[in-house]
Amino acid sequence: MGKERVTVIDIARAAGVSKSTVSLVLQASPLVNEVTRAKVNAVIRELGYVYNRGAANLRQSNAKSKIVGIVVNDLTNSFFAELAVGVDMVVQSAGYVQFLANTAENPDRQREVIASMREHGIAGLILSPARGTEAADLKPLMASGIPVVNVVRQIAGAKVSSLISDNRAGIRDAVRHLAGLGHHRIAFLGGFPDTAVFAERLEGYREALADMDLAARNELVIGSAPSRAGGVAAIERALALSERPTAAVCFNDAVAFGVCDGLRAHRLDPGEDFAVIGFDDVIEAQTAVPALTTVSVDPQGMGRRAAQLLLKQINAGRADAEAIVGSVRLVVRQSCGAASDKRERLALL
Amino acid sequence: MGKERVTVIDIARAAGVSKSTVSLVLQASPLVNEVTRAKVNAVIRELGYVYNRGAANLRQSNAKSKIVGIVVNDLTNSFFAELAVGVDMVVQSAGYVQFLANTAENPDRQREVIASMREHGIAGLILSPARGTEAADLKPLMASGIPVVNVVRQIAGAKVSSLISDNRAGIRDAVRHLAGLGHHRIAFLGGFPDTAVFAERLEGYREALADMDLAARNELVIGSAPSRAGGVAAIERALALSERPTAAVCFNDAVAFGVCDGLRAHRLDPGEDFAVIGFDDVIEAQTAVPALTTVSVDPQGMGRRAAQLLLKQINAGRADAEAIVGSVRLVVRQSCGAASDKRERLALL
DNA sequence: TGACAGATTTGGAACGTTCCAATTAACTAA
DNA sequence: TTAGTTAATTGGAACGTTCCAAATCTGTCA
Repeated sequence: MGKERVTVIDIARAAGVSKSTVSLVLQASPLVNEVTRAKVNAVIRELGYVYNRGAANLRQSNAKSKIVGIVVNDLTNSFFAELAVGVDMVVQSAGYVQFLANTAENPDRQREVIASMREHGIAGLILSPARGTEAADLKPLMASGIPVVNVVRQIAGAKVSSLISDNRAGIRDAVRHLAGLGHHRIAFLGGFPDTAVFAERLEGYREALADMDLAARNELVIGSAPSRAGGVAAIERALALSERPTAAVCFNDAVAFGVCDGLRAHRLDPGEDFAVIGFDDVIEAQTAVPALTTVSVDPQGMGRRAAQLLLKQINAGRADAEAIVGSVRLVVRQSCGAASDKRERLALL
Repeated sequence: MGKERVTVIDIARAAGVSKSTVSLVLQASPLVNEVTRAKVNAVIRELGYVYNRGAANLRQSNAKSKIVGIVVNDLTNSFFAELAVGVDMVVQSAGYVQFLANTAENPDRQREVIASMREHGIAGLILSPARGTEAADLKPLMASGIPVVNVVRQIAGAKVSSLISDNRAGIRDAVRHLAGLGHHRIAFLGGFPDTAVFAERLEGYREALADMDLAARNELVIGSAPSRAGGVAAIERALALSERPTAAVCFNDAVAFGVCDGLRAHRLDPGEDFAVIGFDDVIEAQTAVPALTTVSVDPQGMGRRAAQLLLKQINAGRADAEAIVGSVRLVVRQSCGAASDKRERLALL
């Protein structure tokens, strides 16, 4: 099998032109004659030439590479998987290729992968930071002028662009909706209390309670890992309270699903005996039973927007930090017991 | 901000040594004197030097790069997300970095991303092929001596290593288990009938039925998209049969979850009124309610094994195609109604 | 002292591409 | 014919690294 690399010089020799001409053909330059171009292209196909982007990059070190990095903190969470898919869509169609790494919430690993990506010369980075990431971690990246777009989580003090969803408004709307349905004891379940996102959502929760003249009671705020298992644990604690809540807004959809699981284990019917609202609107939210009422964030869309923002910055040379807060909207389905929908559904059976 | 690239020559000048020495330091060569090494390292830190792997790769074009590609057909399916996480774990700790691309089952896109990865000089590729991938698509890759490991799906006629799970045995065991519980009408639900994986699983289904002296009835085999929504559709059709099945083995866990959803919509309690078994053992399988009985494949583990196999081949120069079929094991939980477990659980409440 | 060995260090050349300036070819206008 | 113009092509040099062979330095031994 062909072991030696076929280079542009081999092509040139075989086609009877100079390497410069071959290079021009590769760049689809209008300078080269049609017949020459055809001949060169034929030889390229024939010899099975593959372009060496590394060498090209080296020469045009002023220009940027066609690689973007994406680093997420938990790829097993489908929210981030969707996010990555969204990013992939737009970078791929812009002719870029994506380095993806998963940090599993480990800041050390995050440092490593970012360093590795730098060595490979990424043109930009989309980052969903691991818990405990500090502004200092991004300093060297910023200094070398590589655009960074932060998603989902913000890093205090870092001068990078960010794209986060409107956490406060999302939870606020959810709580108002529940209050509107007549609930007085509404819990806030799940999430790590030491994160900025948690703080923002909790703020929305408190704000809505105040708006609706409901008492904010601390025992109704129950943190947990932001996962399905965490949701089970949280609802367990909530149901053990002397005065049980009748509804809950959850930190995210994974927690909400866990809460539904936990309710069933107690012979409670989510949506019927207890209202549940999630956050994120992951794909499963609409097909689950009961379909999950949730704050829609559209992770794929977010990925696409992040990628677009990043590409814009890459093309613009150096762009100044831009903070976009993505609007968010409550999608009412069955899990909050917003009756009409459910009754219709039952009537159908 | 520092715009110009800091090169090994800059380091050399600042440290008062030659670029060759700096290079040796970078490679942690034992040839260089301790005090020189320290000085050089200090300067490297001070000037914020970042290694240019592209240039290095170019020079040692005999050696391979430190990039592996991973191409999956559906990253939104958590099975593949987990797989990618598994791959990432081992390649990261081997000092590699992973290019990840999602083809969304589109063979054209798959061709593009593979071409792009080649241009970037990947050392190897892990591929979960899009539906309709042909052996010819991999020909050029193979010809250039880049190791490829196929996962999940096999490609007829391609001489590449593959790592697939024992589809036949998995479903066979599942069906036997159901038959052992006294079920006579067992359905096979979900999956695209034109895929090799489907064929293998169906074979296991038929084999088990024959073993247990049960009739194989065609109307009990119902294909669908291998997704949660597909599962809902499939169980819908199954319940419309004049003679309903009482149990189902599903193409994968996503389908199984959909089947549970569909059952609930009909006021049937999965695990109680109808037995359901999945395939894959995705993370949610154990925390779902009812916990899903499923054929365990451990996607992360599979990713790790695939990555190890690939790295082995990369290091070995060129390895010959190896076909590993991963063993598989039935994990009995609640959704198949294998009583004991469930009764205990109820007693606890 | 001179020769030799081992430990360090070093100047090119090379990797595969792009870019620049310069060359050649083919016409056109005067 | 000749100069001028446009179109097409081309030979280096350069990008940032590694590798090789050769050079330098130190110390030791006869």
